[in-house]
Amino acid sequence: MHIQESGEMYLEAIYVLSKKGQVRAIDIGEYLGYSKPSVSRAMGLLKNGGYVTADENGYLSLTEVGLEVAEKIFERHTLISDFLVRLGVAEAIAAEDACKIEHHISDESFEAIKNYIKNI
Amino acid sequence: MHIQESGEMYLEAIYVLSKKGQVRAIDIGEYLGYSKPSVSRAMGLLKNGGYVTADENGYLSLTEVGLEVAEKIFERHTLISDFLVRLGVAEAIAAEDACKIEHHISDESFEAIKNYIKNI
DNA sequence: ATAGTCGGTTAGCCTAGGCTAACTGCATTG
DNA sequence: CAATGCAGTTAGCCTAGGCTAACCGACTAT
Repeated sequence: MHIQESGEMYLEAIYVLSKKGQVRAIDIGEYLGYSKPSVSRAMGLLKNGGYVTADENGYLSLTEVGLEVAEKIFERHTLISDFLVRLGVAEAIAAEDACKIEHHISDESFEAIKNYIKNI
Repeated sequence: MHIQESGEMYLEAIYVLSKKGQVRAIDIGEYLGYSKPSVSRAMGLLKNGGYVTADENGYLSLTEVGLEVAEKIFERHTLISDFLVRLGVAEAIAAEDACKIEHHISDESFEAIKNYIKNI
């Protein structure tokens, strides 16, 4: 199973929400603005793909692989967002753009931006 | 009709190919790596939306609105690509990334990058 | 104990946007 | 003049990924 853009979003959401406590499917729906069934199906696919597990109470966790993906995307998100802010873009817009770009940028370009920021 | 990401790609393709002569649907398919029916349907939608016209021989042209969109996307493409190259990314990868990012970046972020490049 | 609420799932719909197969119409060519 | 080839279209399939409606099972509160 190859992870798609929407899968990355869900994993990132779980990752972010996990920092503040236990995560249920409904929390993800709320966070991303998606309906319950959409989240339910996505979780099914992600569990199936070995990215997510749920305990007997429905609390969700990332597997090692899932965590890897989530961290990668999250790092992209924060770095791209910071980068745009540094170029003068408003926080909210930078975050919004980062949210889309994070799924499309290559490792090479990401590393290049990372490097650029480091050398300022 | 609100133009989607794929619509932007088609318009950009017509724009680019127009510089080298007349453009037929089949040329677009070749250029983008899409099948004839995919292009045919897309052209139908774009004609319908007032972005594209075709003459009696099937040669395609952008309308004023279509040209506007195409120019905007093309400018994004070249600038983002150049920008990534400037950061040390290989040409081919920069072009590939630009191709995806160009459809997702906001005007604000784009202007910020444009500005950044100008002031080097 | 019965009723409501809440979280999750199932079924099924819709759009975007690819695809192949097959048809049409024109134009060239043996 | 028939056959071939090419461009475009039509019909219909498929996946991704949203959605609503409706149902289930567990807790809670009257």
